[in-house]
Amino acid sequence: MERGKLSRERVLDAALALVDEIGVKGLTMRRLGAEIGVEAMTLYYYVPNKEALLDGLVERVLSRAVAEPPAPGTPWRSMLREAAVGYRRELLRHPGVLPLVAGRPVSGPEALQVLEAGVAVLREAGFGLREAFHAITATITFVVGHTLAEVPPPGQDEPALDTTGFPLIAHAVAEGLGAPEDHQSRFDYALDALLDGFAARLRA
Amino acid sequence: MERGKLSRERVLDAALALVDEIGVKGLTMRRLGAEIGVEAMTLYYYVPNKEALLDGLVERVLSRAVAEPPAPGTPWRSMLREAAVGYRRELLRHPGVLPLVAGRPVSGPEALQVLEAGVAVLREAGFGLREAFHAITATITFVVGHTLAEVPPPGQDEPALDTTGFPLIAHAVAEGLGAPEDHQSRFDYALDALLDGFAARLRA
DNA sequence: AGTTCTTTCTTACGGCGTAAGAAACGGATG
DNA sequence: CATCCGTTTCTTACGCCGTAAGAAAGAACT
Repeated sequence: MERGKLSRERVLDAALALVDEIGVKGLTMRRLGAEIGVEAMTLYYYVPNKEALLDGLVERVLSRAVAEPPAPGTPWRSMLREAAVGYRRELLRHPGVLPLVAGRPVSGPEALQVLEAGVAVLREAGFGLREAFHAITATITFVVGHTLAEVPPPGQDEPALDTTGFPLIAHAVAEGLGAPEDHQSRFDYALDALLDGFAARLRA
Repeated sequence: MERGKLSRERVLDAALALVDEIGVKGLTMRRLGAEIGVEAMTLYYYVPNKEALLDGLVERVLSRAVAEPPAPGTPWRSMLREAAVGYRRELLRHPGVLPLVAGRPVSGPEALQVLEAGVAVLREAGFGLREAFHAITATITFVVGHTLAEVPPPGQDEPALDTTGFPLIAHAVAEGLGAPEDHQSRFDYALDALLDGFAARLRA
């Protein structure tokens, strides 16, 4: 590789592309180096170790989930909805990093800023402090859980399930359960249910 | 190791204990063998490969989540609630396997049987076929997502977060956000919200 | 030119999953 | 008793992995 063309950015770019293609399990320093055209050890000039590289991938994906911290006065419901939709959008854009997102607590300053602003919006809307945190956290964890079930991590396919003896399941599968638009509709169904539940708690 | 004392059961037992203690990342065939008092390759007499061993762990943990398939006539709401609570109970009992559960689609016959019975209960209660599946899947994925955020995988601790500049977060942390009973209350809050949302959709 | 700083590569170590087959053991059979 | 045989365990070895240590190559400045 010619000198000076590399940077942490380019390393993360290549790593993200590689993870999306072959999954986290297939990402090795040697393979990533080969993809970029460089020896494995060269990567350590830009990244202290592999763990930090994975952290960088998570941060990069999540940073695009929410455009910017919600402004005060935003309606709480659309705020939560948009956060959930954006989160899911980015996770689906990079399914390979999903296992990483699932295993890492979110604690970067950028995320905290969004959280703080979100809590402020909910407080304005009448939520208690505790309830505000619960609502936001529950929304995010719901999205993570849902998306985990939705996409098979790259590099492995879903096993076909044997529905003999289970007429309801067989019928549902025949009607398209598991198809992409089914995931969308399940997401909307459950997200709206969750938000309805928050609304009911707000009234009480 | 004296002969004949080993079995697939005992291997899985030891693996589960080891995973709970040091996490999935620390589980290696050599280490597991040492724990049992046997060479690594001996394990391959009871398990075709490591992946299958991990599958076995997941199956073992999840099989205890729901005592038995719900009987027809069970109230739908308490059925979903108990399934969620049981699922979370088992996941918390073995936090080490959480990353495995998160990454594996549930498709064993035992799980399908519970699912079939659950859908039947919801259909009786008036849910459409599609909505019944959505409600069950959403409940489970919610539990997985929630529990992922709740427990740090063994072998790593939560990083302390810097709350300077975020007064709401700082205040909430000071009031015990993140403490065990907070997780419980958030779980109850969000689960009931979700179930309320299902109920509202059932009425409509 | 020589010197210094930045960037890349070479080599090597210990640990991983596991393929292949040898070795030990226990019970049945003569 | 000796022999055989199926079951269970161990030995050895291969090709991967992350990465420590430091040599080498290139660019920039004096």
